[in-house]
This record gives sequence, structure tokens and C-alpha cells, in this order.
Amino acid sequence: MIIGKKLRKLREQKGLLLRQVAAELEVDTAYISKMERGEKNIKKEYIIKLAELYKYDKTELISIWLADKIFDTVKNEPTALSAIEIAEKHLKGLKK
Amino acid sequence: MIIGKKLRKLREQKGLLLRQVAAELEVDTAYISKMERGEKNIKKEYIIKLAELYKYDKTELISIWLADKIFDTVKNEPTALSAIEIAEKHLKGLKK
DNA sequence: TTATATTTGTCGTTTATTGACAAGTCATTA
DNA sequence: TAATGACTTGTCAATAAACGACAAATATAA
Repeated sequence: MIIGKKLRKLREQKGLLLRQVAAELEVDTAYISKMERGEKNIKKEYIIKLAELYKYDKTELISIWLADKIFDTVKNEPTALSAIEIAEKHLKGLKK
Repeated sequence: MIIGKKLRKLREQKGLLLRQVAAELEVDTAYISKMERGEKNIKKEYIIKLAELYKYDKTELISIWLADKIFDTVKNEPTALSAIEIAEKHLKGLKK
């Protein structure tokens, strides 16, 4: 729910209502609510639109969104941390 | 495909055939082949069975399997590394 | 109450995953 | 050159999961 918290904060900072954001993304109000509370995954397309709407750095928002997905896949796993380290090493190793 | 490579290596070290492993997991031979080549995700249940079959440390194999899933979700993403770092921090922060 | 913002539950539709089956390739051996 | 054995590839029905709308429920305030 890392990204959800962030999105809620951004929306409130802009003083926007769920309804307004929903209209912008052309989805239901309830849907935005669920996104912000981590009840639904958010597709990248929406993240990009939200970054624009909130005038927030797109790359950073995507990072947070991705981090959230990672967190989702490892939470509840005892080996979460070591898995992350392995993935990180592997990723760096692929740098060429 | 981190976990696939590992599984293939383990299987070969034990001198087992796909057919034999498939019988053990009660699935199709082709299915094992696809698992080892990263064409299918592997469910945790199978990883545990394979760790037993190959007499390999279960926790470590699960770590690799998890790392593979992480890798899958971040590969192709320019912000992969920073996302991993955010997720890691977040995870450590939850250690309480 | 009435009105507005948000949350929750339900649900049909779409999309993705599962794992079997059949057919394919590639070596090796008879 | 067959024939056999190990592995791979393509297809597909069955199943499961995700999407996102709608309606109803809460909550807070005027």
C-alpha cells in the first residue's frame, strides 16, 4: 500500500475529490478509492495520468508504484529480504 | 529465469530426467521443461517438493524463486533499481 | 434532515494461468 | 535408415484472477 498512501497524499495536497480524479481517469469514484487504499492494483497507465494530474515527477511515482508491486510479491514471505538482495544482484549483473 | 536455471542445474546434478521429476510432481513432462526454461511460473508448492526431491535447502530455493518473481516484475522497467531500494527500505522499516 | 465525500459489497465481463495432449526437434543407437 | 529416448513447442479447454461498474452503506457536516 505504499503507492496508495502516496496517491492519497498527493490528491489531498491538490485539494481534489475522488470524483474529480475519477472523471479525469474516466473510471468510477469507488475505483479510485480502492486504488488509494490498496484494494486494487493500479495499472501503469493510470499512474502516468495521475503523475500528470498531480504534477508530480513521473519517474518517481513509477518507482513507488513498482516498489509497491515488489512489496506485494514478497510480503508474508520469510525470505523477502534475501530474495530482494538476490534480485538486486541479478539486476546489477545484467547491466551489460 | 533465475529459478529455472537453478532447477535445471539441480536436476542434472542429480542425474534425473524430466520424466522422473514430472512423475514426482504428478505433472506433465512438458510442464517441467517449461518451468526450467522460465516459460511458466512455478507455484511455491512445487518449489518445496523440488527442494525435497533434490535435497536442496528449502529456504534458499524459495529465496531464489522469490527473487525470480521480483525480477519478473521489474525487468523492462527503467526504474527497477530504485524501486527495489524503496521496497527494501520499506520492508526493513516494517521490521518494527 | 439533507447533502456531499468516501467506502464497501456484489457482480458480469474480460484477461491471464494452469497443465494436459499431441506433435515436433535433436541426438544417439541398432 | 529406422527407431528410440530426452526434451521442446504449439494448442487448447478449464479454471482462476483482475477489471471496473453499479448500488448501497457510512461518515461528516450544514
